[in-house]
Amino acid sequence: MKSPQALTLIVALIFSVAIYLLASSNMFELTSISVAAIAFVCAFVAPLIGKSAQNSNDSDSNVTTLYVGNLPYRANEAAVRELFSAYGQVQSVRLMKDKHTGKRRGFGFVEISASDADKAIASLNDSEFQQRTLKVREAKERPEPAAVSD
DNA sequence: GTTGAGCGTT
Repeated sequence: MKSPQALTLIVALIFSVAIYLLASSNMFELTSISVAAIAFVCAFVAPLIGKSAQNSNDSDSNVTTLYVGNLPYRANEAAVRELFSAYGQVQSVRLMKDKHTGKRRGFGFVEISASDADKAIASLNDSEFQQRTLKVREAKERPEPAAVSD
C-alpha cells in the first residue's frame, strides 16, 4: 500500500540526493549538505501544501456522511460505491470491519454530495441490494472538523 | 467457513 505522503517522501529523497551530487561538484562538503537539506524540505513540504489546498477546495465542500446498515457480508466497497454513485458523487466508501478478525461487520459509511445525499437516502433506504434490505440514514456522530485558527 | 442489530478510522 502506498500513501501519497510516502510517495512524496521518496521523491523528496531522490531529489535531495541529486541536488547534493550537483552541489558537491562545485562547493564544499558542508555547503552541499546544507543545500541538499533545504532542497529536501522544499520538495517534501511543497506538495503537501498543494494537496491541502485541493482537499479543502474539493473534498470539504458540501459532503454528507451517510450511514449504511444491513449490508450483505459479501458486498465490497466497489459495489456500494457504484450503487451510490448512481444518485450522486461519491467521495469515499468505508465498510467497517472487525479490528481483530478483519471481517466485515455489515455496515459502513458513504460520503456523498450534500445535495444528492437526500435523494440517495430516499432512494436507497429500505431498498434491495444483494438480496438484503439496506438501511441508509444520515450519519449520527463524527461531524466534519471545521478549520481551526490559533 | 459461521452471524444479522447496529453508527466509525486515517
